[in-house]
Amino acid sequence: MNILFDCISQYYPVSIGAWEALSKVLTKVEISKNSFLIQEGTVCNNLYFLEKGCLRGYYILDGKEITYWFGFENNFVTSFYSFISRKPGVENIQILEDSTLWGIRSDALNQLFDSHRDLERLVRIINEQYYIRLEERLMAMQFKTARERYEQLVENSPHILKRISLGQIASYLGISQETLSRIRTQV
Amino acid sequence: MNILFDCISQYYPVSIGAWEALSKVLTKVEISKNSFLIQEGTVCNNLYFLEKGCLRGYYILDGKEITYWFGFENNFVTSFYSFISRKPGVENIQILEDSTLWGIRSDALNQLFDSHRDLERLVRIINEQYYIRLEERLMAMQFKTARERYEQLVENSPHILKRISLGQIASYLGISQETLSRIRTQV
DNA sequence: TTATTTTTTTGATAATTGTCAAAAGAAAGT
DNA sequence: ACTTTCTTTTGACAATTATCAAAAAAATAA
Repeated sequence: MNILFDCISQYYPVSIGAWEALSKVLTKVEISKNSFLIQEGTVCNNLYFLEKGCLRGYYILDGKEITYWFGFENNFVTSFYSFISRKPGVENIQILEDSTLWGIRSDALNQLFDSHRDLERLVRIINEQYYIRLEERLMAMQFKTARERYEQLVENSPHILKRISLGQIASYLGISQETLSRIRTQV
Repeated sequence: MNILFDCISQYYPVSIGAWEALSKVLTKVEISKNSFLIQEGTVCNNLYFLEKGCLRGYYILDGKEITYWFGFENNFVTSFYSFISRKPGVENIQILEDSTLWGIRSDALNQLFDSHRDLERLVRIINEQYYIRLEERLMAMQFKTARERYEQLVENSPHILKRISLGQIASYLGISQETLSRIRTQV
């Protein structure tokens, strides 16, 4: 749990009182490889912090799994659309390595926003940082070739290459597994 | 300005006091076609609300303009990365039709967050909604063909087709203008 | 270890999309 | 109306990437 504290402190230094209130409503989740944290068609009631392990988010398009996200240590995890809109989502979040997470329920978080304004500020700031990252990914996706997208991944996110299988990386980059395999050998 | 009030009320109903404080620090910006609201290499100090008109955001990649965003009535506008990080951005925001905006400076907004917590909540909620939209675009970009992306645009954002030139729409969809022209005739 | 399953690579081919160049069409200015 | 400029379309061709099928390699389980 201290890991979470250190992590959020980098975004915004919340008060001791706020942290204590937050700690009280956190639930530890230990979950093993290949199981699911979130499944499509359900409302996602929790926001998670990934303390240890590795996850992937994917959805199904034309019968194929499209990986749109990977989660690693110190990442926040949820089916964002579903968590915010309180409607069923289309995303699955699968555990790729045995993982430890801390979860908070949507209603508990909203109550904390009322009682501790620095927690609401924290979440606003985290949201903003995540928005920027998403924007960067969209820009890369919009007009770069498969090779450029792969090279950018090698440059910016080498940890992904070490822990994720080729097929899932290919999907994440929006290319076929065969193409990615060929790109790798030709570099 | 009432238009802005109506717009934000749909996200979160702020108190009268908060609205009054916000109103005081808003600046009206009237800006004419083909000029620039934001230019690359500069720090973007303002968040804008677009009351009337139409804008596009683009950046330069390999000497080409890549349009990544269009703004219409009731949209919030800024160079998000720059506004949040307080560093120079890579984006240009160009006026496509004579426009009326309301601007607020970054420092003024942060002061308002301290004095009016419902404004911070409002912004948190707006950010979340914008995040969801961005996520949807990324998903479309990741694994749909050019034709599918175009058809999705026709379905979801027909107003874009009416007000934006073909070349800029093609760029927004991540395809060449010639390809988009061919797709249109073959539908 | 051996067997089984999963992942990655390779080959052949087809489909999609980009690029360059030029023509046609539409819009804006005089 | 007539230029001039900007936008869109069309053609020919090249490059990129996907798809299908099978082989090779690696990981996992028995």
